[in-house]
Formats: sequence, C-alpha cells, structure tokens
Amino acid sequence: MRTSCRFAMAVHVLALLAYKEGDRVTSALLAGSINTNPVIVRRLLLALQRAKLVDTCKGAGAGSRLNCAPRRINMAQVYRAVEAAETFANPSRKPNPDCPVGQCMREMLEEMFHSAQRAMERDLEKTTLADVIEIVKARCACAGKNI
Amino acid sequence: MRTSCRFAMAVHVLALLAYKEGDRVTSALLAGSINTNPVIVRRLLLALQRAKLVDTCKGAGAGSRLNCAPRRINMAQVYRAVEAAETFANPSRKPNPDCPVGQCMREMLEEMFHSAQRAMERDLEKTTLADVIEIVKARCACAGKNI
DNA sequence: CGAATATGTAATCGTCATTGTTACATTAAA
DNA sequence: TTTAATGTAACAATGACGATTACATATTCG
Repeated sequence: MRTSCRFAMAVHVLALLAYKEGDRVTSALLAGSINTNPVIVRRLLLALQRAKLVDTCKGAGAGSRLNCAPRRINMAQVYRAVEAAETFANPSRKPNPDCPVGQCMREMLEEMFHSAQRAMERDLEKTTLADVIEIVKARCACAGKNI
Repeated sequence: MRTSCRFAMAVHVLALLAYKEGDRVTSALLAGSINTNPVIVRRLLLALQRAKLVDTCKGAGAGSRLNCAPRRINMAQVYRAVEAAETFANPSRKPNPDCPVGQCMREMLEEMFHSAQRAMERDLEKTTLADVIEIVKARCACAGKNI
C-alpha cells in the first residue's frame, strides 16, 4: 500500500499552530518549517478548515490558528480531514462475470477493508494533539525555543 | 491515503486456489478470473510463495496451489505478503533544521504509524481464508459450480 | 530426446495521484 | 491606498502501479 504524506504534514502543521497558541501563523512560515511550498500548506489548511480544526483569515497580518484546544483534537480527526475516505482499493477492472467467486468477492472485501480501517482509526483516536506536543517537547531539548 | 489493489487481488487468488483444493491452477486461469494479465498474477504468486502461503511449480501441467489449510491463513498474513511494509509515509523532504518541532516530529510520527498499522493488522488477523470462502459460498447462490 | 506447457523476469508503455511551482484574483488590515 | 495574506487555477515533474510483450528456463509427457 502506498500513501500520501498529507497526514504527516498535517500533524506537523497542527503541532506548530499549537506551539504558537492563539497567534495567527502564515502558510509561508509553516511551509518554511516543513520545507515545502506555501501552496501545499494552504491546500492542507483548507482540509483542516473543513474539519473545523483550524481557523484561517485572509488579508494582511492574517494566517491560521487552532480552532480547539490541543487536548480535543485527536489523530483520527486529522487523518479523516486530510486523507482519502477509503484506504484500501479493489481492482479497477471488474472480475470475470463467469467466475462465481469473483462476484461476491468485492463486497466481502469492502466490508473487510472497512473493518480494518475502523480499527486503524480507533488506534489513532487514542493520541491527541496535546499528546503529540508533550512528546515532542519531552524529546527535543529545545522545548522553550521559538520556532 | 492511496492504495494498491494487490491485497484484494491476492485474496481473490487464494480463494480460487482454496476452491480447487489440491489441484494446481495456472496463472492464466487465475488471471482470467480476476480479469487481469497472467504476469500480474505471477508477480503476486511470487510474493505469496515467499510467505509460504502457496506452492508453485514450473513446467507443463504445473501451476499453483495452497500450501496450508484455508483455516490457517489469515488476512494479515496475506496483507504483509503482498503490500509494502509501511502503510504511512513521511514527507520525502527533510523538515527545516532550524525548526525544533520538525526534528522530533518524524520519529514520533513513525511510532504513531506503526501503532496504527499494527491495529489494522490485528483486525485483519481475525479473518481466515476459510472464513472468506464460507462467506462467499453463503452469499453466492452458485456455491457448487465450477469456476 | 524433443515438443509442449507454464513459470520467472526484464523491458516498456500508459495512466493516475501527488508534490511542487508560478501566477493572479480576492480579501482584509494598516 | 498600500501591503500582506489567502484561495485557486494551471501546469510540470515525479513516482507508483497495472498492463502488455517477449523470452529464457524448467518440467512433464509422448
């Protein structure tokens, strides 16, 4: 299974916003930190806005900030905000209609996929953005530094 | 997150082999059923061979068959046999070295990814190939038909 | 032995998703 | 009104994957 890195980038963005609690941060600054292009960050922020996780303003002196306390944002919310709805995939071509196994296979697989993905999301739910910040602070000697 | 459909195809292949219990089946026949190219199936079979789930012979009259009882093959084994080791991805570019958050973020994310993926695989473990066959047989009116 | 059959594997093409980039209209603050 | 920022379109570059062709290799069977 291949994956995008949108989820990793989104967590990074949210962690930065949590650091700057309250202050609005520009996409340019966020992009500088995760070493990508501001447009990539803005596209991520659009998804996070839709999920009501961040609050973004346009105009001079504007930018984004968290929309909830870090304790109330969990990783499953972030995952669902920025990743495709379906993690697994069935083949694009339909199975041979003459084969009895192929016909039922797809829907059975769909159910199995959903179950596995729910299990994954339940695990992600256990970690909040506050946990992430705490771990990062504990591990980096640079806890108090500015970004 | 985007995904390949190797897992879905592999389950389909194994279900077909379970149907033909004992008999060797050619990649051409399997490919005909899932409506793809024999080479795609052979590449899948190579992965399933490495995982000791199937037994393949070359030469005239040869082909593949299951290497264990369907009851002893679970979906997590199949997943691990045919999918990439890492489901989640970190960005290809390294974070900005001047940003304290970015430095610890990667390893923290790696751990979170592993945990989520383990949760997903634990869920897949609950379903065996025998379960798959049973469900398919129950749902398709065509239980006894040849393939 | 030789013909037939099937796998293993390399090479290549087309498609698609994703990231990166530039450009610009729009919006809001100073 | 100037300045600074987002929203968004357009497009290139990259990379992964499925599909396909071709062929060497191995194995069975007559």
